[in-house]
Amino acid sequence: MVQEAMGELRGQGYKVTRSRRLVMEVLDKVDKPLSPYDIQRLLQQQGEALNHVTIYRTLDLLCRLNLAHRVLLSGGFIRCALSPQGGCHRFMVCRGCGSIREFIDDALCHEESGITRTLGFHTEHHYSESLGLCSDCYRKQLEEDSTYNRM
Amino acid sequence: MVQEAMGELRGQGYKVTRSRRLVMEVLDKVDKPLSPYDIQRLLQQQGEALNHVTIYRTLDLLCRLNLAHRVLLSGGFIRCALSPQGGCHRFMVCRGCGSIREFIDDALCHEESGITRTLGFHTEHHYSESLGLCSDCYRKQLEEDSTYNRM
DNA sequence: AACTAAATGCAACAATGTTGCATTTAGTTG
DNA sequence: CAACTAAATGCAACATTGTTGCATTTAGTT
Repeated sequence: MVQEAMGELRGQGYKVTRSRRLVMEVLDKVDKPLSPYDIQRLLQQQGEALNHVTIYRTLDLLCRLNLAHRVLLSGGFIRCALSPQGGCHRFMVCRGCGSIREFIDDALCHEESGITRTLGFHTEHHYSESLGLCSDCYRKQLEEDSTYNRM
Repeated sequence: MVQEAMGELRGQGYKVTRSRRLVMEVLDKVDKPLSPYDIQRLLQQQGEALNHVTIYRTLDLLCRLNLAHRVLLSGGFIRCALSPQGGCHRFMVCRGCGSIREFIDDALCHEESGITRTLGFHTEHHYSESLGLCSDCYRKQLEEDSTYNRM
């Protein structure tokens, strides 16, 4: 994943640097959205110091090259999991553990674009977040419910 | 709109204050997402001073009561246009003029929930933004294209 | 009119994000 | 491999956004 990303950088004429590799490695390792300062803190813990300005600029670049996205509901960044169709991004955001998974669905995009078209809007791409519980957290919740809420 | 919102406040046991009315009036008047500080600046222009802390707290309250939402793509707040079905919010965000319109569509929500369910995710509500051009900006763009890009 | 919990303002602070410029470095060339 | 150069980074300084505790004010009530 990181290697591919570095290749993409080089291919687009950007330099492959320690900062960019480190930022990409963190995004790759952690499946939760991370703010620029989150990334800085994580790197610091593993003894790698990066200036926050560099992290901001690196994330800008990674987003421009579609190697990362900004996740809005929680305000952090995650790595780009799927090659997006027409710039559409859809995420499942677990309110239990904070994990994020991306998914795509062409039929859904067509349907949503169709609905907005009837409202006079010309959609170029979608951004959606489904907030709820991942399977693990859902199971945990069920167990808790059956343990404590019986009456 | 503002009157209803104030009634809702009173009904829920909250006081109807100058600050709350002013914030709601601004959100009602302006159809673009506004950050807390945007709201402060707009009020200042019409000679009404509000402390930013008050605005933050007022917006928190309005969001809790579903009288406003936070729009994520641009980071601002807008008034709540529709009584949301199961907490689902969908917006059309024009990249031309920055205007925002909310819409709801039950069928779409069912479809999206169904897709995520097959991925093991239990969706509680959706948040989506369709980025593109409103009809006005789309028309303007077409005109510009035919004027300048003919070759 | 007096009362009181709620709401506001203020001050101080914390966190996040931005800009200009000097220094360093990745990738290239000889 | 050494020298070169545009690109990338770090630093400092600043701007904006968001938060907290506490004194003061005010909306709604008695």
